[in-house]
Amino acid sequence: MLHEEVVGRIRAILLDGEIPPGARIPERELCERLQISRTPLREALKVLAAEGLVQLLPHRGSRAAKLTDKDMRDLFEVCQGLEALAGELACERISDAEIGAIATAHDEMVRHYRDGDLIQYYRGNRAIHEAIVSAAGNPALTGVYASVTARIRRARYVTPMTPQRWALAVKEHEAILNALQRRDGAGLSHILRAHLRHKREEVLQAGFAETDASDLTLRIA
Amino acid sequence: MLHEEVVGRIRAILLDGEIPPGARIPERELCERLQISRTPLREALKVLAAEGLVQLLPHRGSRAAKLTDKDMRDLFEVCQGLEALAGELACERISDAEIGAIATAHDEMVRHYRDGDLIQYYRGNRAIHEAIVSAAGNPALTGVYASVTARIRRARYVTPMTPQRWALAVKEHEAILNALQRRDGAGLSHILRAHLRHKREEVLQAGFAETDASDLTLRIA
DNA sequence: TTTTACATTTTTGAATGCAAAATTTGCGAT
DNA sequence: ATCGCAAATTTTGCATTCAAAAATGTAAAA
Repeated sequence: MLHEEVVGRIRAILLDGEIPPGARIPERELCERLQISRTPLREALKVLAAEGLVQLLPHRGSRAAKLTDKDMRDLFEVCQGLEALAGELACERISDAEIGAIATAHDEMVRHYRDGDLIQYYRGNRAIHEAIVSAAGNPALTGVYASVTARIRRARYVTPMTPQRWALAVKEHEAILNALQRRDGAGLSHILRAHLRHKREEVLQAGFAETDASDLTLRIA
Repeated sequence: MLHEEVVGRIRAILLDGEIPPGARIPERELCERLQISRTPLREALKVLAAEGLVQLLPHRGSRAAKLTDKDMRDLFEVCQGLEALAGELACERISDAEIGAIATAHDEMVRHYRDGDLIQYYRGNRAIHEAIVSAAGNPALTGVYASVTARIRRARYVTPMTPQRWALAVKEHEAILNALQRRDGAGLSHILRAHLRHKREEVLQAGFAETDASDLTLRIA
């Protein structure tokens, strides 16, 4: 299925920041690069627009969605609510095996933290949150969560992190794992809300919305 | 913008149940009816597929999404989480004017309840929940909520309602309005979760997934 | 020199055409 | 009469083409 493939590839291009937020998406160029015609490309762009990753301007083409400060805050709030819900549901349904897998991922993430490897830490962090959402056993929730996090992802990866905040995040993750193991839904929901709130503060403090991806890649490096 | 228009019209057709869940969507026919070619129609179908209203089967065309029992339960859970989040946020941000508007809508809804007008009652009910979401002042949340509720909508409107449940729902709504007026975020969140849980039980009890829209219209009438 | 009007080019949006896949139809064998 | 298989038709997916709108460039006038 060409169309699905195309959506995935363009999404990856956008999430990698290869086309920075606010930049025009050159149809012609992408067609050549992906070796497809404009029809499936345009279909893919409309799907991505529905997902919120692309802005469509009438007769003026499409742009990589540029999120304002407020947009980021809003998305984080939704993300927070979804993760809290996922945590509660997960506590009711999660299996011992799933808890074990999350514990393993947690240990790995802590290892990356000790190594000071921020990129790998973020990867592990994301894996844990996705595992919790997955453990909720609710595909509709998983889908909505994926859509919301996709829009935030770039910002989340590039926020500069102070040692204090990083240490706090790790501590919170320990509490999250603990609540999961105790299957304490209400407690987990509470922790997840606090966790997200702290993450949100990071992002806003970084003033992400004023920058664009070209800066961000530099910041990562 | 032809494409936007088309998405809206097909969405309306699907939400009206004119094309029942699980039924094939005849491209050719819709093209003639909307007086457009296949290109914009197919773009619209892909957008609706991304929204979850349409299922795309490779080389087999598109169908109006048919939700299983589990799908419905899942969507209700997400809806519940989103409304709870919206309630909490609304309590922080809602203006007196907005509370007044919701109170008015509430009174109107209660009037329809007293008249035994289920259809109008549902309409008012939906307006209140949408107003709360709107009062959260979070467009991202509003968008996600709209997408999720669109998928549930048909089921929500057609569930048979016992007098007991109906009375309970009205009581809960009074508690909701009360918590809003007190700006009691935690309390509102709690009530909304209970409210949704009750609604969910109705839907599941009705065994919606086993029916299709042609039955449902009869049930309404 | 700057500005505005106009022509050219580019790009977008939609229609049509074409090849591949699936469904339906018809025919023959059991 | 029914089942199986193959040809024909329909339908899907993508490429190409065409028309309209916007961007660009140029030239003339102030």
